[in-house]
Amino acid sequence: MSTRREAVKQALNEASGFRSAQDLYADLRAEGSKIGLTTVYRALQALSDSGEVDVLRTDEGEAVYRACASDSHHHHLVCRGCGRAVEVEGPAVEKWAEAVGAKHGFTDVTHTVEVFGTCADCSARVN
Amino acid sequence: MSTRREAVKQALNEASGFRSAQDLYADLRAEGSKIGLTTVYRALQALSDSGEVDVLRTDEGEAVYRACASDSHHHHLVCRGCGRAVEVEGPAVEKWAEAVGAKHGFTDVTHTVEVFGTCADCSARVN
DNA sequence: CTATATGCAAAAAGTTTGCATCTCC
DNA sequence: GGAGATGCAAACTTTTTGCATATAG
Repeated sequence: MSTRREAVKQALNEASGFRSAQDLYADLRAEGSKIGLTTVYRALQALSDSGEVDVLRTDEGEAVYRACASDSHHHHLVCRGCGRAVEVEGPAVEKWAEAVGAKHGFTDVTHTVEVFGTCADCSARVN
Repeated sequence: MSTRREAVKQALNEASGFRSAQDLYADLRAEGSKIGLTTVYRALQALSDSGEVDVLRTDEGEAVYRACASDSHHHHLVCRGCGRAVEVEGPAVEKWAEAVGAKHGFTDVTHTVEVFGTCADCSARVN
């Protein structure tokens, strides 16, 4: 793994929530790195291909990435305010998705589940 | 509601699955309409603002729309092959999402859930 | 020396906006 | 005539690609 790719991964590890490629690029430049935006995109693609980071799409269509602690299948509880994300598991959801797919004759069933909310800190900040 | 907007909504009603703005534009042009792409985008925005259609993002970041039969909260089982979508409900999922959010001190909890698979028809087509 | 990594600029792809025209009341 | 609808072209945003240079082993 190249130095640049490590830098991107570290920047992702330091963030507690989902970050876009542009966010990470800004983070890295802010701390003095001379990395290019293209390299950030390429590093993120490599990292997501190898399963080292999780990717999802915002409602605006931007791809956001996160270095997750868990290797196994999990979902996220994401704060709308600060972007902080908590990894959560939902056995009931997994079973439900599988059952729904089977019931309608679908095979190779997968699913995406994300939970959004306002975390306690952000909630306090507003009030 | 203008004629163009009705045309877009009808095109959406005729489709059984999620369609992108570009798809709908192509559909309408194919059937002889002289509608412009801009108008399709504006119609879709209006329709989704008024809650008449559901929107979601593909993994490629494209926005796709669907005219849903149900007004109430529901999710989709979408075929990876043909895009056909079935509206499904998951009380267990709703409760789980709510509980997960509460457990971590999150408020205003919402969630997105989509189930993907290959429908029986598409499965047969490949084999 | 050869393969890979990097970065800049340009290209794609999807979506939005500026603006002039057209339509309906 | 005036408000909203429409369409074209241009602008924008995010992401990818071409290509030449730099770096690693």
